[in-house]
Amino acid sequence: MLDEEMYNYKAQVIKAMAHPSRLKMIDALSSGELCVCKLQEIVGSDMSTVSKHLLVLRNAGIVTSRKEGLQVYYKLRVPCILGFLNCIDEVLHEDAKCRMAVCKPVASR
Amino acid sequence: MLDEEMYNYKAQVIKAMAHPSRLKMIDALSSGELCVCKLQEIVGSDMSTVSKHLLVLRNAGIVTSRKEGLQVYYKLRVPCILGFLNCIDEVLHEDAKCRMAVCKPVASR
DNA sequence: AAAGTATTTGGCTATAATACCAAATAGTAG
DNA sequence: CTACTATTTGGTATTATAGCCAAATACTTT
Repeated sequence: MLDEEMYNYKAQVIKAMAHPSRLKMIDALSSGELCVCKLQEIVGSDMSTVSKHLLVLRNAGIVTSRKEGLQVYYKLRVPCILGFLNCIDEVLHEDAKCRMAVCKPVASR
Repeated sequence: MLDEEMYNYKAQVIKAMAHPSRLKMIDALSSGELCVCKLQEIVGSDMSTVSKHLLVLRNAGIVTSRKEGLQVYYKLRVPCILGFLNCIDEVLHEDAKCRMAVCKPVASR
């Protein structure tokens, strides 16, 4: 795989995670598979919106789905994603320390 | 911190990484700090574009910068980011296996 | 077959991200 | 102070993303 291409793929996977609702779903899925209806309950948006978020995650290779009767169940395909989220915690934590020392806040966009 | 708010912050940090050029810069910075001019050389876009990408990374708390003479040096603030990238490799790897078994490709957007 | 439920898809609008150019800023050297 | 270099900022056109509604699909139950 070309280097250039690899960065594009990786960015695509990461971008798929880069949304509060999708993160919330990933978190929820960390303890096992869930149906779309349950995920909707968790994130609280319109069903169609939730479905589109799930499509993004699936296209990125982060989740897989299976149908059972009327319901569709999604689950994480690559568990290491979760370890990553801990790292993000560390970024936020570093930032909290830094804010106390009067540095640049994370939200200063 | 509110749960809602936390997911927003995390998504912001992740979104900051979700771009091929920014990933490339993070990778380059894994072995130590670099000046903007060097980073531009690596990603190959316009200097102003590179500068704006670096601003995104800085605002997200992923890098810090220091000025030395005319040049500005950037470095990673939270090294665990790198471990995460290995996980993304795993996503791609899973996907490669899956493609051989005729599943959904990662790039099918 | 008809009605009902869970999910996906299409279409639209609003908002945000990206990339480039030109101009501004900050520091250095003559 | 002037010219020069590295970097940032402002402006703008283009493209991508998000969320909502309505309609379509897929299954189940009656």
